[in-house]
Amino acid sequence: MDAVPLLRISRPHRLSEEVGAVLEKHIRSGEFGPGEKLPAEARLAEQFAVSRAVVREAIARLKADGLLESRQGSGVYVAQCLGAGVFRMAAGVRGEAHPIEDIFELRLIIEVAAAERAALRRTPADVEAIEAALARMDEAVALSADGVRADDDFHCAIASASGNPLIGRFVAFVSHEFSASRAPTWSREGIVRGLAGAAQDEHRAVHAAIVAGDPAAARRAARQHLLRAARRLGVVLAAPPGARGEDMDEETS
Amino acid sequence: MDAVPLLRISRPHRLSEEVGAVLEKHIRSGEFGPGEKLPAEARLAEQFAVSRAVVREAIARLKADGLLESRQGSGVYVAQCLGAGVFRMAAGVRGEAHPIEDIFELRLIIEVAAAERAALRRTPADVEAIEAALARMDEAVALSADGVRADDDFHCAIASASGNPLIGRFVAFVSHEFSASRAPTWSREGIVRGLAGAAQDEHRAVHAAIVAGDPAAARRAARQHLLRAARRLGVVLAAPPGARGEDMDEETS
DNA sequence: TTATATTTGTCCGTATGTATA
DNA sequence: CTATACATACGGACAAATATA
Repeated sequence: MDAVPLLRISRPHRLSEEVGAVLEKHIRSGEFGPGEKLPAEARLAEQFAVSRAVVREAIARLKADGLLESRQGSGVYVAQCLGAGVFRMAAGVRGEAHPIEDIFELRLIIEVAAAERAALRRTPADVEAIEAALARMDEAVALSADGVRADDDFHCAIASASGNPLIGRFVAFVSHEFSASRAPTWSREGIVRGLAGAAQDEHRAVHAAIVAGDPAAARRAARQHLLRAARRLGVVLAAPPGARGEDMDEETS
Repeated sequence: MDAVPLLRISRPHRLSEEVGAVLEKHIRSGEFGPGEKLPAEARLAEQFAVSRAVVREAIARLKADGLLESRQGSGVYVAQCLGAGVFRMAAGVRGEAHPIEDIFELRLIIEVAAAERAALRRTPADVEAIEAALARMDEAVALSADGVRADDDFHCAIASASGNPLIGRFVAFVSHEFSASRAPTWSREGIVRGLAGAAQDEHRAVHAAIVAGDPAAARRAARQHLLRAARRLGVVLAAPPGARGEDMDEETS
């Protein structure tokens, strides 16, 4: 019976998010330069016509994003280096998403390198985790169940086996951004059409190379898996590097 | 005149940060599973012996980090995928920093690939930006001034020339985390000792390869620059991949 | 469908510790 | 040292959305 909530233009849902978005815009546009002091919370509150609690929550988010710093008794200041220490897929909170090709290329770069290093440094525990994910995907294929989660875990386990926690965490980060697009492979139709089975064959090749401790084979297997996964998804990678065999890295210094 | 506030949680500086750190620990340890509902704000407030505003600010930070979601009238819930969309160098706010070797290895992986793609896809504007940074570093060497910023910009310009905005933004992110450790090269002693000059020679090699459109040469030059930069900093990379020439990527399918 | 309780979102007022002039 | 400005923290209160009976 209430009137339609159309008139709340600047109020999608969260007031603090609105304030935060406006402040972020002002900061990124340089209106508030690095190191510069923001107006007092009370000032901002009356300027935005909201309470100080709302302003404080907006500031809390921007502090978490590394855009602001607050010093008690002094004020709130813009960070010298915006967003240091934080990397977001979508630049702004409401930023546009990156095209799937770009995400895929980044995955290719980092995961191929991760597989190579996993072949060199894997521990028995790493191999165990990789094989556990592999087994769960086998189950998923047999039962026509969802194997996206296990697929994610497989790639993350390999990255973790690289021995570099940063690589492990970054692959986990990128992998999740990608997992939605990986769903078709594990849909019932995907499994019936043999997409999941093909992916499993490629997974096994990567696993074998890592267990064998062959970094070159691990690179090839990981690369082939990702390229074929791209084809299964209909993703065309711009100017596939290495296509003409120029992906050699080192001439022994 | 009041009694000492000993019974509170440890109170180094920010109360909301303390609460946020404790909550984050509980979430990441799985004590609060994905999708699970947290106790009400009022409940948490009395449990931590703080006001609700403090709890709300802590929750605001965790929401910004993608660990929590709040629904008005319902409650606060743990995100299904923790930290989706956000990558931090230091996992928690109080998390330990990653060793310089790990950061360096990730840089090596991503920047070598970026240089290769820059050689394939660079635009005239990209080349302009790269050369501008190069010129500013020349100035810095001549004047014994600080060239860290220009050095940062050089690497970021190359990554941007890769044509993949994701790579550009990620290199900018990693590069900044690293720039502090790069300072010695551009200190007055570093310049006098010729460290900066050596780095410039390597920079020029990368630039030449990119301008020439030679991806393999770009890879080699970028790799050599980063490896030598590591040696200048005294960083030893564990099991340098490609040292035995096994970094080939593709056998043309 | 209606009514009620719960919970988050928002606002106000106040007190305290800190930094700065 | 004093005074002012400010962030931090506390408590109470109501509105709005949700969940439940």
